[in-house]
Amino acid sequence: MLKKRTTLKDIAEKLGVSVATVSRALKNHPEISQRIKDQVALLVESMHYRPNSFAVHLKNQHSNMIGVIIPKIVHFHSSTILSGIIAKARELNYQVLICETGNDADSERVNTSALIDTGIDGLLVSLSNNNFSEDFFAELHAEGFPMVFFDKVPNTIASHKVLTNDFTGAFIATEHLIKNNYKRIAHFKGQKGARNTQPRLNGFTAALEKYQLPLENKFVIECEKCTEEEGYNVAYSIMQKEDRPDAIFCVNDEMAIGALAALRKLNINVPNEVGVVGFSNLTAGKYINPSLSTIDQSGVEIGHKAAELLIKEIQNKLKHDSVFQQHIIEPILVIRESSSRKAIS
Amino acid sequence: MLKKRTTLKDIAEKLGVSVATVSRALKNHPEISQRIKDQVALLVESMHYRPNSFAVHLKNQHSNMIGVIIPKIVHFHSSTILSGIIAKARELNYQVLICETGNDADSERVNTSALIDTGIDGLLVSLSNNNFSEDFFAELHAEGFPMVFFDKVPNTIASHKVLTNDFTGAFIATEHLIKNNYKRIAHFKGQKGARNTQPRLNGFTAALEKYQLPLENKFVIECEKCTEEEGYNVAYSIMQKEDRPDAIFCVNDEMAIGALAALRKLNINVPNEVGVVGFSNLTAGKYINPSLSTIDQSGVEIGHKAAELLIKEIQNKLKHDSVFQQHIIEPILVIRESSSRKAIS
DNA sequence: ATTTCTTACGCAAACGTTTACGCAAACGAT
DNA sequence: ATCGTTTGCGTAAACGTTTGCGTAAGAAAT
Repeated sequence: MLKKRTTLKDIAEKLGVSVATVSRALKNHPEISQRIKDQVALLVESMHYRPNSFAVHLKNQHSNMIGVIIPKIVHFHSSTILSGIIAKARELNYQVLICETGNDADSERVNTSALIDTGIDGLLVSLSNNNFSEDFFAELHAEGFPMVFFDKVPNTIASHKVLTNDFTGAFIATEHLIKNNYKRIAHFKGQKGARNTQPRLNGFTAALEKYQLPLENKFVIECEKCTEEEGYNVAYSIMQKEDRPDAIFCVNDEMAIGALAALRKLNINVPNEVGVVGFSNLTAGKYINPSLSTIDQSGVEIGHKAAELLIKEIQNKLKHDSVFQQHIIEPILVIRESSSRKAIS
Repeated sequence: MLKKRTTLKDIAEKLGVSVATVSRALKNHPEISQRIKDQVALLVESMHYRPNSFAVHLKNQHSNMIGVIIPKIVHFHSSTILSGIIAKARELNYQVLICETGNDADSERVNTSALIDTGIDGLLVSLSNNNFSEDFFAELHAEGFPMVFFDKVPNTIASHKVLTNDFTGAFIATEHLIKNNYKRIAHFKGQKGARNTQPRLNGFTAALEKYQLPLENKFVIECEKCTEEEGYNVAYSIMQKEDRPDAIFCVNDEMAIGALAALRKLNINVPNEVGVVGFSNLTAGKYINPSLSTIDQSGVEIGHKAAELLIKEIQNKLKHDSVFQQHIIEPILVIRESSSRKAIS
């Protein structure tokens, strides 16, 4: 049987003082004598007193817990962010409640409500790809509930946000290909609805523009599911055309990995004939052959920043209506074999 | 500003009845008239009443929250388990608090204490590889605190446990190699301290025994860090010896992937000359070339079972001292290219 | 000796629920 | 008219803290 926890009352009775005195002694209140403080300290130790957090929270009207809404945790990037969130939260003495929504708007709503019912002080949200729930979150946000969006952030809500700079990520990836003397670069573009499709496309075209390469429409291929399989198929098909590209910048690593498989199948040498760069630094990219150049998003940093921002907002609610912060984490280029053709220069 | 939440008192005042009546109306208590129940229901809706969980928990002495202690979430297997835990917990109306310990015993203790202080009803624990904290958890368990160990479980504590059958996993992996006519099978064994080293070794030897193949000591190689790099090095060295194996069963996928790289470097054909099987089904294994045969542990199932068991234990504490359940999840063989040599038969 | 100040503590309300118990009103039975 | 039942609701204590206010005892000032 679980013996019941000792309370302030237990200590007070043992010491022949009031509960209030014990409470104050614990907080090192100036109006309590050192003698009592010492005695309390001793009993706290020997009786293993731990404050009952529900009572404390009920009294103080906050819980030191924050919630996280995330579409899918079984992704390298997601779990890295989570890890960052948890670490920073612990550091600031907060606990983290996590809900996985599986890209389902209903689940987002239900889970968020459940989370709020348990009494979290604030919410960290990464949206699903559809935007059926943006209104829901917008309303919550408008009510003044402390929240920070991260990674997959809404366009329509003015709020704190932490995200990677998809534009520069795509830009440096493309620029890297250009500097390695690839000239006919294709882009396997993301899904229509996905939140990072457009900025990555923009970064891609901006890089072409900067180096005065033409943007060819047939080389920008809109994809449906952005899976490895689709990457394979798309690459397999485009590479058999007469007028084929000499490099591919993919919206994600899955497609890039699929593309590499297709190129292998077609006996096209990577990186000498064709270069490939992905996005998001999947673990697999390091292991495949040739290893995959990609863009790393530093999920840990996103997690840290997001948690830090949220907790700051919680701790001085005053500034909720003030300026919203946007933290843009700059991604970095990870150069591996798939794009390392010698530059001519 | 966050408007304060409506309480039972607010509703009671508006209705001119007592708080107790409102509380009972909400619980559909038989001694409350239908008229009041209806009125309460209406106000609950219009005033957006949500019970204050701290008050409820303070009163009821439980929180419907469980904690998870896990060494590292940024692993495919770990995050899959987490996902399973969270899903099952939500289904059973529990929230999940997660702490990551980074294989550090101190962190295990500190985080566990913090978790318990926040008032969780029970704990799901995956241990770090060292066993410096087993005593700590043993004590907690002895006090009757509801807990279930999963994945990395202690040897010295009699308790509920959910884990994969490492023995049969290793056995079927080895058997698969044998049936594909590999005869001189090496095993890249896990670290000395790691919890699954021994059972996997046992499964390996048992398979050899069953098919009456000799167990050669020089083919069982104890590894230090079990990284991709070490897999590469170990394979590179053993494969240049006169008396080399014709297959490798690795304690994990990282090493297997490293081994594949070494074999490629040495121009040894996989699977025709040498077969390779890993363990734990990393995502990368599907993408590399040749793709890696491996053992899949179904993390989701582990998570489901662990959460289910814990919550069952929480809900009828009576049976804490009764028989402890061990759920052994049977892993499955994932056959890919790295081991698919035609059987001679 | 009386007043004023400090020091050190207790009392009690409050946070929002839940629940054992009490009790008035209405009703039927005698 | 009296008594017992039922129906329907209120009172109050309890969960473990925190905190504004009050106050007794002693010290210091007059």
